[in-house]
Amino acid sequence: MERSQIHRTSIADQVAGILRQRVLNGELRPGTPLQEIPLAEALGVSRNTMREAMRILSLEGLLKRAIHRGIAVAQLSLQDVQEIYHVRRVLEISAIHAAKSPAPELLRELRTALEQYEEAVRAHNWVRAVTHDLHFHSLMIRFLGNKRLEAFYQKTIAELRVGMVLVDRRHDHPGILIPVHRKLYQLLTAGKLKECARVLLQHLEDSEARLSMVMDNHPPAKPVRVSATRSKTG
Amino acid sequence: MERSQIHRTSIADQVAGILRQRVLNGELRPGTPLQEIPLAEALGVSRNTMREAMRILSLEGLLKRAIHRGIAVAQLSLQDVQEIYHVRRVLEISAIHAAKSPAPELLRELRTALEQYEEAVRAHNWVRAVTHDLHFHSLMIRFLGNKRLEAFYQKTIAELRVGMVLVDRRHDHPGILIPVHRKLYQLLTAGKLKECARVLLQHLEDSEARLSMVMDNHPPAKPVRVSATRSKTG
DNA sequence: CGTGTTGAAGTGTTCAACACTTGACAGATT
DNA sequence: AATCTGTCAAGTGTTGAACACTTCAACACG
Repeated sequence: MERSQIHRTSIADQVAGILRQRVLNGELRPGTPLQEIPLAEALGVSRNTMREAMRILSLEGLLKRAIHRGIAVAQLSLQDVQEIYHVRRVLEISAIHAAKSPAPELLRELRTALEQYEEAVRAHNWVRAVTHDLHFHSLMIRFLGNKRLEAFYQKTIAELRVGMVLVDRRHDHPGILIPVHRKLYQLLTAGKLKECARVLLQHLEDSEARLSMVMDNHPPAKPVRVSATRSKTG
Repeated sequence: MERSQIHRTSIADQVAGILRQRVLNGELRPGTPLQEIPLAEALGVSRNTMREAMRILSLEGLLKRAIHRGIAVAQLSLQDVQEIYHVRRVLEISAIHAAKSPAPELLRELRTALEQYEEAVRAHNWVRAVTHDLHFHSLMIRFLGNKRLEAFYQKTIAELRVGMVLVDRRHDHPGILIPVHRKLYQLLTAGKLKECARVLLQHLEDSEARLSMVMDNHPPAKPVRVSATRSKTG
């Protein structure tokens, strides 16, 4: 094992990080049951440590735990999507209104995120595009200058992303969002906050509608049920 | 509460609940270090279970964990208070604006909370008063009809409450808040949301100022670290 | 007087075991 | 044949003990 870096984080936290990454990347898809012992062995940690990691992620909302029935990757319902976009509206609009005299560095970061987003879209890399799209919005939240609100927003966005990996694969035109984001950025730098908020609101509503529609066409794979599978060698 | 539902919660969750209660009641005061083994034995659970419970509470923000240094009840800084009141402003104001056609039952609950609050104030029971005060505000959040926002608000309020138990003891006139709360209720039922939001904003700012002031006079005790004995100087 | 050393205390992690739930199957029952 | 019921394996919940690692403070040493 490489110890070049000083590990100031516990193993449980690191394991949680690894699993979080896998869930957000879509490597572990919604509904996937996670068993403690196999996963612990796969990552070379003890069962207790794995349990701690899973506890972290289930408190974050990325995993759902049913007592004595196991843990599975969370699945978004349409109602969840509604709630999450509601959260986004409340926080992002507040953030825009708080951007009266934005920090120049933050604006630079926003511009960078915007460019990376556009680049990913041009490359038809939808996963990367989603990443930078959400990063753009996360940066806006920083206008609030409030760690708690930022953390909550991140957590909420992470839940949303779990749901989005389901529909990524060949979502037709994510490119249509480029003008909107660019406009948001322009209005922000111009200090036209009211109009910016208006555009943002419309953007969020469109985005929610699009996701809801796609989710309606892709009904959730399987119920949360985790059952023992007896593999027959066919 | 009804006991009709059977023990469907794990022991770790129950232990977390017990500790949460103790922290919120002020039984465990901010800065108090919590040791795993003694606490586990005191509650009759294993160390691992206690660790899971503590993990839950530290993710909720009620406990602070420093790796290899132990866990202690969280201590609010003035900046924390600022942040928390910022959160409250954002969420509560949003909630008021969402109360265009409030559910009658919710209004009833608000009225009940208001009355219990006033009663506690008249009885000079500050702890109970804080409880019902915060309950009143929590009920307002329900106008949003969003479980995630409610949960986040609850978590944030809990943090605030940890800080408030420090200053309770003889804070003399919490009674001055009665008219404000009553006014909020009246404006809500009358549908005068704009004015209600205005009054609420003022109320929150007053409340924050008062708490900040009191905290300035009651500097927090030393953090987790046990003060060294530096008895003799040359 | 500063600096390493030592040791105790406490957390982080692992391991092995047992209790309890759940879900599914086989046999009994109708 | 369909349904009920007892049994059983798998998996989670919980426990207890053990060991590794970090921190802190007292102590020995130059």
